[in-house]
Amino acid sequence: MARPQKYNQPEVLNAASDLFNTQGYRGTSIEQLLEVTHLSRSSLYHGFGNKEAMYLKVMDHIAAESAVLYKDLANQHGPEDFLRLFFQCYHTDKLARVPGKGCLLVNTVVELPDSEPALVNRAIGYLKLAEQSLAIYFKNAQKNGQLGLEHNPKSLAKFYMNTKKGLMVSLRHGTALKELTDVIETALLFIKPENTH
Amino acid sequence: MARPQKYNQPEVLNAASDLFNTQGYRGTSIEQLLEVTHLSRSSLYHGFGNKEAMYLKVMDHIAAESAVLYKDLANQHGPEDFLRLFFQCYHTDKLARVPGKGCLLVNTVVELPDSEPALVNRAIGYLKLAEQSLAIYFKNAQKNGQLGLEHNPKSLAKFYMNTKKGLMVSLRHGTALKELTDVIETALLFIKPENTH
DNA sequence: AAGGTTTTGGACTTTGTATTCCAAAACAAA
DNA sequence: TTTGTTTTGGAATACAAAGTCCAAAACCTT
Repeated sequence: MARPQKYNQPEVLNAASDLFNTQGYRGTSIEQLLEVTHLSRSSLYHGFGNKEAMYLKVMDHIAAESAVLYKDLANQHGPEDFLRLFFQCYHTDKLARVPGKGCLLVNTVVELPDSEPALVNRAIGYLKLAEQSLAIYFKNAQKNGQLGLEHNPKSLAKFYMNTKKGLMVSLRHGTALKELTDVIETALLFIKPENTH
Repeated sequence: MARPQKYNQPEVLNAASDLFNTQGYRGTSIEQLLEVTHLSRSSLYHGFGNKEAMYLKVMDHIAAESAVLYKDLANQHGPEDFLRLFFQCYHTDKLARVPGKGCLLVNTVVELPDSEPALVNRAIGYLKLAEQSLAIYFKNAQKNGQLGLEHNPKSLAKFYMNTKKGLMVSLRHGTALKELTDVIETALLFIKPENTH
């Protein structure tokens, strides 16, 4: 019909995601978003609504990206390696284009209190989804004989999601990767075949 | 010499702590601090400097309170009970006057990025201190025969501090206590005598 | 090439927030 | 009671940030 958009939506969302991830929702101004996205004020408000709506789109965007990576990992690895990669993806993979700043979902639920329920609820939803996916993975692993039947898949999923959240906090405040690896290896002792619970 | 202060410093710090804990540093305005502390603007700035300095004082205050509680727990309980109480104190004890809002230190390192180094560094310092205290506890527990010698006190301290951070995140986004307890019990399996690592 | 629709640039408005400042009030000491 | 010092109230300042709006530019369609 008419003039096409000059900008590329996924690129804009990536840039915005990095900035939000680094500085937080409240710590990021529209001015800064305009800088990193190379959008004009009008384009941003016309194309995304407002700051809150943009943040929602950013969360949807990274959740979709994460889901793809997650499925790859789940299909290609047994429990131990899968969890190791699941834990490490935030400081090794493309998931963290801005290394050392943790996970946008965890940052969101911690930074934003009840005054921003839409953002928090969206983040909580994705975190729950991740936990459910983990539980399903563990159930399948038990069927395949890769995981001992003494474990409870749901409890295990809760526990490892909790470990992940802790790692995201530690990562954000600058803990050395060596120490994170230590935590990861300790947590993985749980599901090693030689141990019984 | 002259007119004495009308307000009580610890009470003011408690009120400010609750508000910061609930809403975050950036989400809390001076106006709101004046309300909950019943201070006048002049008194706040005269007595505490500014918002940043007040937040530092609040962190020092709650760290001191936590240290007292921590020592009590450490002196009176063996590893399993001690850890259970250590984990639970944020939703059962007076440490959390505002229940369900997590831990101010964890909230601080997640909410505030590099733009507020003074606040973040103070929080990191206290978190490291807590980890060191845990490691010392575990070392002593090994001497007393309350903890198996197969464990590495430092690694165990890192792991359980990580678990604690994860719990503080989950707590903040409204996870049911029952689920938190599940995570705690899973994490405690590590140090139960019947299991070997 | 021309028309019509959408994007875009930039100025403007509004709101909220941290901080300063001065004078008046309160109180201890003499 | 008077003096001197400190706290306190409230107005004023300075600044940043979210969001609006209108006219001009871009470009697909015909």
